[in-house]
Amino acid sequence: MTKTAAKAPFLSVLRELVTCYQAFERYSAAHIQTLDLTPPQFDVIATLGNTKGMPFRQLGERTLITKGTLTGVVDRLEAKGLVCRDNCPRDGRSTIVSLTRRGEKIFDRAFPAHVGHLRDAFGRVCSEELSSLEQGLGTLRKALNAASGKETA
Amino acid sequence: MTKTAAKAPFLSVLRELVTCYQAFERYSAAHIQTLDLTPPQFDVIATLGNTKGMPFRQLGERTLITKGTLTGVVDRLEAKGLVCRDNCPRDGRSTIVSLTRRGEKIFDRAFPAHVGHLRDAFGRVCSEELSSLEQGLGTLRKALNAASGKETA
DNA sequence: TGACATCGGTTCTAGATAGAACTATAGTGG
DNA sequence: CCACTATAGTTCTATCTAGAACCGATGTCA
Repeated sequence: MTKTAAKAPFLSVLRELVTCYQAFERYSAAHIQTLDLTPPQFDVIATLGNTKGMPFRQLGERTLITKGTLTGVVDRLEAKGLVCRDNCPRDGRSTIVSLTRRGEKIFDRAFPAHVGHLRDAFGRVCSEELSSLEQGLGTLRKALNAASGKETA
Repeated sequence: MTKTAAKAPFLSVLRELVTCYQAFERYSAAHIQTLDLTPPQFDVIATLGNTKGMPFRQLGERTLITKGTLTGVVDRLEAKGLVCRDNCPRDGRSTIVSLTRRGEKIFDRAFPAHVGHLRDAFGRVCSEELSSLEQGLGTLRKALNAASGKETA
């Protein structure tokens, strides 16, 4: 009876969240590796695909990669010749990152393949369950943000 | 019409999975940092709490940290004087990791506090939704494992 | 126009991460 | 008892990670 903390019922949801996320990462990463890319590198390529490029800041917002990290990721993609940096004519502080021709070729080939790979897995779950899952995750995320806001504010 | 891949409906679930997981990590890490620990370090402490210690292998299985990484995490905890390594008398290859007295004190103080912190967030979601979420995550995880098994095997 | 705050990126630090190569011990089959 | 294989941890490499400090360019406000 004393171990109230040890048996909190939400701990099992939490563990499932972590293992499911890890399973997804592993599954996704396994395919991305076959392209000689890391997951963050693929994220950047996928985000830049079908655009004319965008500044670091926007790229970071979309990929959920913080700017300090993003510098290194873009460095390595640039070294591979898949993206390039250009000065923004409008703003001397800003750098536009865009796909090179080689980067676009990778994108055209890899992105649909990767979505197909994911479909192989997600397609096994019926769409009602997926949308219920999406909703549940959203609720939890909002609860987490609300709880952290309460402390910060 | 040609961009079939770009509009796959499951991509929104996927994004929600990632953002929810990140929100959880941020929320959890914010509290753990107040204890001068990192999330993996806390994981190890929490796993070793109320045990007599366990070999690396088992510790890695429970914390979902791979062995190469675990060596470094345990190194740092050892440097802080929170855990210790002991040779396993039964198996010369094996090392038993256990909490020091200081480690136990941290555990006794931090673990219930952390569970309470998590309850602040998870308690905002009704238990039916949590259990439905847990089930959905489990379904997806199994689908991911099944899909990856199909390719590996 | 000159002081000042802001903003975009880079650099630095400490730590985490997986995976592969390596070392030493243990167990197994002949 | 010896060769072989498997197992437990460590080490090494490359990358990612957040966050803080920094730097140059902008914009603002007086």
